[in-house]
Amino acid sequence: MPESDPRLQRFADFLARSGLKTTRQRERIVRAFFAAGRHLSAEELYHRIQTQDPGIGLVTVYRTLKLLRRAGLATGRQFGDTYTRFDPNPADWPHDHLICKRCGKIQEFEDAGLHSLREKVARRLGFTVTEHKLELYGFCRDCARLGTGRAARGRSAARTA
Amino acid sequence: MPESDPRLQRFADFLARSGLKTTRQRERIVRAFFAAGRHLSAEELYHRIQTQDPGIGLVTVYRTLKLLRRAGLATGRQFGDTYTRFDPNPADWPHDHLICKRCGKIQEFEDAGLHSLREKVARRLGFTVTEHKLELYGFCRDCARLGTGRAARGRSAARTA
DNA sequence: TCAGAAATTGACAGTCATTTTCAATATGGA
DNA sequence: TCCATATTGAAAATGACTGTCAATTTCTGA
Repeated sequence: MPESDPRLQRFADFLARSGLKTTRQRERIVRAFFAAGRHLSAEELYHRIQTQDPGIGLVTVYRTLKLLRRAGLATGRQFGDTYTRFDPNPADWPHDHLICKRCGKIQEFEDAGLHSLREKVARRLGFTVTEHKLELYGFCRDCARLGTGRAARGRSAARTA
Repeated sequence: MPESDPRLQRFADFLARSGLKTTRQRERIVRAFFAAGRHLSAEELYHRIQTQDPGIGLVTVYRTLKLLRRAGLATGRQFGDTYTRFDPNPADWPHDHLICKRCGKIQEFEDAGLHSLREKVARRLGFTVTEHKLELYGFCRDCARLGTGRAARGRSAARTA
């Protein structure tokens, strides 16, 4: 993990271009967000930052995440929980997600065949697709091996209907 | 549209089987829900019922929709809006959705090829899939014809990131 | 048909994630 | 450095939904 993540620069550029200001809080939040490398919720990110800089408020975390979305550096996603998780991938990388219902792991993937078939099916129905969302819920290799009979004790699992 | 929707009977059976009671409110709500034939939110369903029976409260609509889910006669879905829409299809029909960003139309479809390819891709990544969610956002035939240059003026469109 | 336990209802208050408001403060260009 | 303007944090507001509770309705079983 390089010290200077190019995304930090891209965010700085975005702020400058938009007439917004670079602040200590934004620096910290954005840095922590990219360093996490996972799909965090605003609250989770807030807690991580708290340990380093207790002065930063949850509200500012929400506001900065919104800026990251506008900058195309994050995407908000809802995986059946009640809150939004933020995906630190460039908004223009159209990938899909596998979510383990037991350990909560979120794995990203991209499959060209799946993508083109999807387009084809939509076109057949007269639809022009601009965005898509595919989430596959189930069990990752490790959790499947442990057996799925017992109720998951990780995060809230099996929230489907 | 036949007068006696078999789903009404299935719901009555569910209530009896669960030791629950058939009430005027539940009758009205369930009837209006199936009659709508669209993905309604609790609020939308509530408004429809208001015109016929102003005595029924929003809370009761929420509670009855929850019962419909338990009965396997409805599924809660979130299409990027802030609220839940209810899908009046049997819970065991695994279908996908096309959502028009301009007119808000939600079209359902099922494609076996897409389904099996999805399974295959997941399996290759070591994942055992139990549920999935695929939503394709874009423009339906009619709206695409009208041109997508202008901002949609239908319902809140383009809520993606 | 009637009684009465148990379920149901509607109004209202409570939750939970997120947003808005607003006075105090920090930033960055002139 | 000055200062208009953006930003912050705290608290209140929001919006969707759920819990509480007294009053009412339903469905037995006598």
